[in-house]
Amino acid sequence: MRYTKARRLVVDVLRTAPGPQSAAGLARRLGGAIPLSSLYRTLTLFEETGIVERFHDTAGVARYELAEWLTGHHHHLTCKVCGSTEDVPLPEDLEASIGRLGSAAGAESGFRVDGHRLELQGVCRTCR
Amino acid sequence: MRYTKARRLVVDVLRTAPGPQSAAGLARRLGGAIPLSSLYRTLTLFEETGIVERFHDTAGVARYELAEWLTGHHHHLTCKVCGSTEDVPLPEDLEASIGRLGSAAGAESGFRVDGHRLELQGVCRTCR
DNA sequence: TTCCTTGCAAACGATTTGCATTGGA
DNA sequence: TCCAATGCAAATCGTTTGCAAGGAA
Repeated sequence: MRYTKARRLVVDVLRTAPGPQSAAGLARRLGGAIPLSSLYRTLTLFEETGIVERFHDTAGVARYELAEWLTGHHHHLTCKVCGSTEDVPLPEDLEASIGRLGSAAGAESGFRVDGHRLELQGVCRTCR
Repeated sequence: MRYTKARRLVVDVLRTAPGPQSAAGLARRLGGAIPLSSLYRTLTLFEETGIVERFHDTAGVARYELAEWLTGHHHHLTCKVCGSTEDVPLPEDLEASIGRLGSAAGAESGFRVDGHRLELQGVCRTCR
């Protein structure tokens, strides 16, 4: 895998973005320098390589952000009104509890649980 | 809003399903009795009315389940391999902690947090 | 009768892919 | 040079919508 100019740009934008971005959002932040198809290909590759993580927002569109081993473990605050998403850390002890009890709960269903994702839902400052 | 035969069927299937279902999955469980377009309209209406809740799975497809005031608060176990999703409850005290600390964390960002969604990620029994 | 609901087909929008071209090591 | 990476356009696929017909109150 080559570390090309386009890919460097994508990583840079992801590093400076305030939260997970959609492909269209990234394209905009890149000033249209990279066509959507290439962007998707890069993001898919990054995801497969473990460089970025993907999830889908309330509207169902994919959002990408740097993987947690690069940014640190965190969660998301999402606004029910405008759909914006922001990163937020949680206290260590709560994380530990979630991990411990989550694994236990999963075990009862025969699941081997090795991670979690918490979405805090609410209304952001500007939509309040 | 009329409680028609088709709508009753959808509710019945949602009640007996083991976890959140996609529109296509519901259509299959209904034996094709209801075309996708009608199904989507019903589900959208149900969501607006607060009867069902919607979220998007890893593949980005919408999944529906009865709202928590009908089923009780719970979370999801999702298999990274096959994508299946199963409902799972968590201990009351952990829920309380998440609620309390989540609200606090949100407040720092100016968010009014009034709910959360936890996804436990892992590998299910059959994919293990 | 009066609207709400349904079906079908067409429209949409996000994402993916085929293919020829470009560019990096 | 050689193969991965790119751009464009066309294809996919889940989901939505217009419109005419059917059904419940």
